[in-house]
Amino acid sequence: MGITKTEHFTDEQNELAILAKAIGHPARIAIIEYLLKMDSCICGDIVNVLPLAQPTVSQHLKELKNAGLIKGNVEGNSACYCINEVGFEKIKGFFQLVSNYIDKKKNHCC
Amino acid sequence: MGITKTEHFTDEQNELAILAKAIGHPARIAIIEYLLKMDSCICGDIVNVLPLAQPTVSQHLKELKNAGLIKGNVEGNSACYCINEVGFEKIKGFFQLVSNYIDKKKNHCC
DNA sequence: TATTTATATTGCAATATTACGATATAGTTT
DNA sequence: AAACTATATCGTAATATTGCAATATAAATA
Repeated sequence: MGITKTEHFTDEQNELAILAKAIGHPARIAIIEYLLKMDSCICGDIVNVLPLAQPTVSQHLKELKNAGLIKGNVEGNSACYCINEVGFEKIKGFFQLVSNYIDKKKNHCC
Repeated sequence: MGITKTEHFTDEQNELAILAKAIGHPARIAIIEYLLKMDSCICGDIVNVLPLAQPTVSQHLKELKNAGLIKGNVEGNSACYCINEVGFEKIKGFFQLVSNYIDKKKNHCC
């Protein structure tokens, strides 16, 4: 059906899934990495850095913004995007949980 | 087109994307959380825990396994799945990078 | 060996995602 | 104001994902 049964899962599970899904594309990974590397807002140049057409990049930026992973504002012919800590903080706890588990894991049954 | 242009991104970016994408579904989050909570292999009961039909659960388990996030073996009428550290370790570095950035971030321009 | 049990696989319908050309929008520059 | 620039949105085609009924598979049990 292609439709996820979100109503049967908890809000937290759905929220985590949305965040991870948003990260789950190489172009969006590249955008995030670029923001980290530049240590400043993206102001235009990201389109030239990515191997994708401008509308496609714009769409990926929108998805990252919707998920809460980046924030930014666009005014006329100039945009300004940067990392949104909120989204990343939310997903951080989940990986902390996994890390803790792995560190103390003893039973390697599989 | 629905097809990701993987060839234009680095292996690391593609690998990260595959891992994040695999995590990006509430059912698969639920499976991972269940494995963490039980602190042992899943041996059958996961199908009864999830609000999805058995073939759907089997499919999600397969995707997690392919991504390298869980490992397991199935023998006839009994299965045994558990967390695969390898996959989670790979994605850990990425979030470490983001965390470091957020911690020392000064310029809140957006 | 026939039945039961627990899992995977197949096939398919519904929906979502990816990508981009064409176009719209809104500042900036001449 | 007209042209330019950088971005978003629309529309659409190609492909991927989600979910499940039906079926296959393989071990366990009667």
